[in-house]
Amino acid sequence: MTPYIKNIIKYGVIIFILLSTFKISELLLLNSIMSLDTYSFLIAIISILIGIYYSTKLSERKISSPYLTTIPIESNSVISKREMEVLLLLSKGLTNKEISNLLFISLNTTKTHLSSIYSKLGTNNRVQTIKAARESGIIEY
Amino acid sequence: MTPYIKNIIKYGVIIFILLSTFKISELLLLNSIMSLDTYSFLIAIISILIGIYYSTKLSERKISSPYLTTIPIESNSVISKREMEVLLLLSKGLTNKEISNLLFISLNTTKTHLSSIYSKLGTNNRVQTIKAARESGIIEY
DNA sequence: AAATACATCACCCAAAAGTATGAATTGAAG
DNA sequence: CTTCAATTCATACTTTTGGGTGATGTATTT
Repeated sequence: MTPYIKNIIKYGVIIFILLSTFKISELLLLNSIMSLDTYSFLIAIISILIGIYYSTKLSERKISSPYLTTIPIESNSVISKREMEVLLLLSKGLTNKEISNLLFISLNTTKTHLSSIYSKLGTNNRVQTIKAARESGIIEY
Repeated sequence: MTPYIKNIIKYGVIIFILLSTFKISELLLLNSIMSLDTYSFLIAIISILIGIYYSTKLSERKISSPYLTTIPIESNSVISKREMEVLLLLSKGLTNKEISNLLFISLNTTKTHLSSIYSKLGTNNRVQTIKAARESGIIEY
């Protein structure tokens, strides 16, 4: 099954569940099984969760931007945006765990990015990497 | 007025407005001026906005972190001759084993020197150490 | 529709780095 | 001669890092 079809089904199911929830709540409300307060509360909670979900989805790119403002990334750079963020934090002397926490990714992901950076710069430890990145102008001194 | 008081007032006003909106809507609903659908829609929209607002607030907080500040170092730190040699090789990106081989000392000795350097510069890993040493003029860039 | 790059995460394993403690030797300074 | 800092090394332990493989979801491009 293609990802496109998958998405349609996925969102279809989500919307169906949401609408069902709302309608069931409405029924319960109209039959006085549920109070208006409970009904409002339910809708509010669900809506807040939706708001949080979508804004985090949308702001995923924004979160990382501050680290990138200091140094403009060349479009033809072999280092990807995310890798550049990791690289910059690396050069500050942070541990992998600290980098992970700052970027809100798992330790494993940080390691994956680092491995990728290492292979791209032809290095095999962090100090060498920072040195190479500086000498090739990828990051500032 | 202190920012603390300001915040209390700010959030108080916001909560008041929100509660008022909800209660007015409820009144309009109960007097059949507003349909249940409109009522639900209103609550949903407001809640989604709240969700978006708070999640962006939270993601802003992620960005500003204490890790990005420069590391303060003691000015009265005295690096011995041998420690300096280790430090210089360290800054070239060599591993402890490589440093040990170059200086004809054991791995343990290199580690000891490094521990000493770390405590003198107030650091706890090699990248931080190189950074601190450069910023305090102990070694060149 | 398929290929590609990117970002994310997991698991495993091995090597390296870092921490703590103790100790022997040596050379310079008081 | 004693004291002290510097250098050397060891042992033991924990944490961090690095390497390799594979998987998933998403977005973009062809």
